[in-house]
Amino acid sequence: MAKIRPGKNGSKKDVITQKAAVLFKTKGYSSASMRELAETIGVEAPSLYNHIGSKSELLQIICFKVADAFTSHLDSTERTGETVPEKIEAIIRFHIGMMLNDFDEVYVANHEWKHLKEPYLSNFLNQRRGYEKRFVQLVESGIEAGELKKTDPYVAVLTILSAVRGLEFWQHHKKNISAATLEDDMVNHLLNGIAK
Amino acid sequence: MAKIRPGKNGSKKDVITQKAAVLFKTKGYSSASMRELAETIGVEAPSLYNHIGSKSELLQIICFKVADAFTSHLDSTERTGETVPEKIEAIIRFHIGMMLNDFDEVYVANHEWKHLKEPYLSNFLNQRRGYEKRFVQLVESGIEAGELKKTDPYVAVLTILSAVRGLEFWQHHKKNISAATLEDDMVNHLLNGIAK
DNA sequence: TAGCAAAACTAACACTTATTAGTTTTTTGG
DNA sequence: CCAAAAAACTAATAAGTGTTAGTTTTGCTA
Repeated sequence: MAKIRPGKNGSKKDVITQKAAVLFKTKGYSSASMRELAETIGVEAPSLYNHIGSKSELLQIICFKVADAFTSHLDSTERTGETVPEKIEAIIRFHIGMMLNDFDEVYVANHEWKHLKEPYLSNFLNQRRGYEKRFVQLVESGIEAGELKKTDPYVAVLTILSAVRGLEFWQHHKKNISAATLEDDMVNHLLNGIAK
Repeated sequence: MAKIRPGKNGSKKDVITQKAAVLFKTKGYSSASMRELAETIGVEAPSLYNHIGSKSELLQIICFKVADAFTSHLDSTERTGETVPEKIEAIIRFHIGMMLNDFDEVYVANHEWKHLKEPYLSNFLNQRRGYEKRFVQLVESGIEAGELKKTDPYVAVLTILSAVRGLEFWQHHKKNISAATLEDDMVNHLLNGIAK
């Protein structure tokens, strides 16, 4: 009866995907059922299959949308003439922005990717490893140029990526901290530390 | 036929719980089946119920074992006469140590807690919120004492906890980075930054 | 307004799930 | 070595899973 109404910008498939992201985030991919997803849309489960191929396709779309966004941002950052610390700052700010604006998708990509099916699982992991590797190379070049302290570049990248990824549990503190404060203080912490 | 053999230190229930942690980590709580858990132990699924109450009890045990370990470490850290930066360093090192030594359990506690049933879910979240709150207070006192830079204490705690939590994906780089390097560099990064 | 395509519906299938009941085997202790 | 307790087994249940088939309704366009 109820018809899937496409948002002003987006097909019906996009609407389903977005609702799926919220549901996968809340319940986890495995615990989220197609019947439940259909219910949040106001439709019976089999009707979804007029628009999508399978449940796991929804996960693929979400994960690769996020992965592609980060990859293409890194592409353009690498091409700027900024110093390494400036580039790192830009990357951190982009991660934080993604976390704040596309929280559902980013959360799902970070937490539910293991339920991707082959060959998507391998593709996703390769893409992520490639991203990390390029980030490590960026840090290495900054150390060589004397713009960064001598430290293990892997650990530095690990620390930065982990810190921004953890923003998911900032959602609970939204009332206490503004997005601007969060972004500035975290950038500062990760670049300059907190010890006096 | 095959009997559950208790490890030298631990009941049969402990053996099951430990294997469950590995399985929950690998497949996720919802995707992990009792049949599969039983198989890794070498027994039929219903036999497990001679030792445990339910699948979700296993998750409870794992999550609260981890939560209690962190809480009680914070208890003792608060009572030392160290400076605030020293206390923070101790906390970071404890987190890293837990990640390296009890990886399976910590991973599950961090990723699968949402599948806890009430009232355990609320208890767990309350315990975690309490931990964060006490950590924030510690940072606040360090700022007041002039031992830390003036920064938002929530953001600082968020950054530190997120960074150490992300150590889960260091497992893939084990060959490249020693545990000692990792620990020292991360502590240094989080306290002093990487920018020159 | 007739007809066609899109998209909804109901019914069903083939599986998997955690868990219980009832029974048999194994281990333990006197 | 025998009895009691512990722990394994098989069989079964009730609920829930993603998905397909077949049919009916809806909505656009000619």
